[in-house]
Amino acid sequence: MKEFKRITVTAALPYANGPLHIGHLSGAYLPADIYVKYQRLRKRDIIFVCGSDEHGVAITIRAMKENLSPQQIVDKYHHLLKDTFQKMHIDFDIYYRTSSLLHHQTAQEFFKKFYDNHQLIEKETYQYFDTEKQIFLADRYINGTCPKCGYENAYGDQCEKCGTSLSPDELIRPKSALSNSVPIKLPTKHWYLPLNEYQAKITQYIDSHPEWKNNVLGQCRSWLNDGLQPRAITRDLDWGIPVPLKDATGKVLYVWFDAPIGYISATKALLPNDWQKYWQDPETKLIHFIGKDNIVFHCIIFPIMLMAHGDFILPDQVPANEFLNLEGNKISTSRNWAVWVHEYIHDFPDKIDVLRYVLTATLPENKDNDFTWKEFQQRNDSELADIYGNFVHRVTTLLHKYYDGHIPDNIDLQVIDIQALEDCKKAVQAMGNNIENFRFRDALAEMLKIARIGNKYLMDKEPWKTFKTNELQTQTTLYVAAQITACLALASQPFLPETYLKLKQILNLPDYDFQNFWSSNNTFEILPSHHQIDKPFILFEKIPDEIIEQQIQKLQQTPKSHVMLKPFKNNIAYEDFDKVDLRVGTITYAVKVPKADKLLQLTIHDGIKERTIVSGIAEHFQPEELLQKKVVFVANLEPRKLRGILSEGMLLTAEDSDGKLHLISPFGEPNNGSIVK
RNA sequence: GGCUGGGUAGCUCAGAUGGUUAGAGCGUUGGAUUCAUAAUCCAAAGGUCACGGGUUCGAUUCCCGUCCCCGCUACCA
Repeated sequence: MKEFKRITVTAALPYANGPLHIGHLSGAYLPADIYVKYQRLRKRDIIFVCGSDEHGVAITIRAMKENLSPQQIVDKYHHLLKDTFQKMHIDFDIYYRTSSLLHHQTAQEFFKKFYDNHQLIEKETYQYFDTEKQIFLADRYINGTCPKCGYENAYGDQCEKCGTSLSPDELIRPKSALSNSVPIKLPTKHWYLPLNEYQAKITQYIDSHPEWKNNVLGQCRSWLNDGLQPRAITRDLDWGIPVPLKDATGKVLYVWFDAPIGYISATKALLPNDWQKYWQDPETKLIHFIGKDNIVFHCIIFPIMLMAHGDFILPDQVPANEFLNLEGNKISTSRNWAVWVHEYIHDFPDKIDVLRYVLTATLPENKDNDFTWKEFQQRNDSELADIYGNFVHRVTTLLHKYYDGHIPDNIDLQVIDIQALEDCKKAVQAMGNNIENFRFRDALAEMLKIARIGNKYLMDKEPWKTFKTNELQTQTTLYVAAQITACLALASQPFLPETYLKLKQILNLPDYDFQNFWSSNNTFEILPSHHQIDKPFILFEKIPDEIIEQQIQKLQQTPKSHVMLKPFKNNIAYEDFDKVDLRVGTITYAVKVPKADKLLQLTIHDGIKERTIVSGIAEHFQPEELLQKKVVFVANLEPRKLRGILSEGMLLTAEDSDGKLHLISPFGEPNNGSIVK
């Protein structure tokens, strides 16, 4: 394996439109932090950069919702995120932000370099502009007549009827899907990064990393097999980084383009004079910690940007985790199904390490994993309190009881004593190997194993018995037990930073540099004979059932009390409402639409005849259970083809806060065709 | 529907480039022990390794097909 001089570690930039939840921690930040803490202890030259991702449409939408400016939104969440990371002891060397001037300059330099070297495709197109909404329309938001088959409701990018790929320009009689107004054509210029030109190089690059995780390689190959396409790197928007060209007012860099450059900007801010060697020296190892949703950006698109630029090294590892579920369901911000980290910190201010421990023990390294409060309690109680905390407590108590808190002599070392120390050493080494190979769960298990070794050792040697019969052996036993405890303390540093500090106090650990603890093969002596330790105290309290119950209840109640209801729409005239013809009908036939997950094709008797309605409810209802059900539908909606089937109307449904759909049906038995108003 | 990844003990997960008795932790049961936060230690029970075919002397591991779960994507008037 290649030896590197230094390491650059990035963790995915969190999006500054909401707080952090435990899924974020377990996806990227916690494993990254453990890795970095470990490497720092090994005295490796390493930097750890991150920051808030503050651009993009979602920010502007959030701003409108909260009635604040985009800048106010990102300020608010940037500080919350930064504070949360700090309290969880995720120790970035810098936590930066993409709204900073330096980042704007860095991203613009990237663009400018591509532009000046003619690496971008420049397309001035006349794009449709909705004068009513004052916005350029994405292809999808333009409807019109298909030039091939004459179908009247083709989209700007594709005709659903004949399946042809289209561009909006080909449409006859286009109209805006947002306002139904006729859009006018305005010239707009955009720049594209021709990803396709790098297909061969990026394929070669991916192939040169067979050591990457399966999920990462799979996603990449899937993308490469489909063939890469040029990708627009600019947008018409007013929140973002201005395109650094004269004739580009009102244009910003697309957020996917600027965000990963944020890693570089952050490094520049951290090391203004020295940043290059962390990004441009081939002897630097670049590692991106991310969640599985970010794979292609970090393995294909960003590397292409770096390749295209030419001065940069490429990522050497991209350890992407799968997702963490919560109590059996997906974590969802919109449904508020999440454990918010800042709330956890508020509820459990002295249990930061417990969350770090439990999340590390259940990292979704190879497949999705589930976080439950019960497991949280159980791991705290039986692993941290019983195995880890209690071991430390019994050793320190024995030392005080028998030797007034002094480490005794070790003049009677037997095979069993040496073996225990050797086993600890092995565990430490295995821990290091696992961390180097991004296996953090296994690494954590090795750490706990040290406490297990200690517990077993005490049981085997029974110093409470030998104290009365064999003074020399008791001394040796407690000497060895003290070393094991100190070993456990040092090994805990990457995982449990607060616990380490507590142990440091209890054991009165000197400010000695323990670097050789990680590397040497010798049996170690951390606490010399006659060393004085401090009084012990409880490291991990058990968590009572009530506390766990409270958290579970809080979780189950919040979706109902905290649902973000959409604001009500503006008032409309009665005449406008009256235009909608709502009727009662009976479902007489229902079948799944082939090759579509969400669509059901329904036949509805509307009182006069039968009509076909295609509805996106397949995930919520079985076709059979709908038969003979009375429903309410919109009878005068412009017919439209969906998946090649003409849909004449629309079923009314109510979507609850869980995203579940409920059909609207009449109370009573009105006959088909009855008017609903 | 297309494309990744996954489906291994009650639970959470490892693992095998195909080969004698498939592993860990938790949980359960039995025993030992008392220095310690009723903590600890030992032992046992528990698995047709999703299902059906194929290749092979031999497959849970490779190939094909089917079913199920997460994600991306298309379709949700």
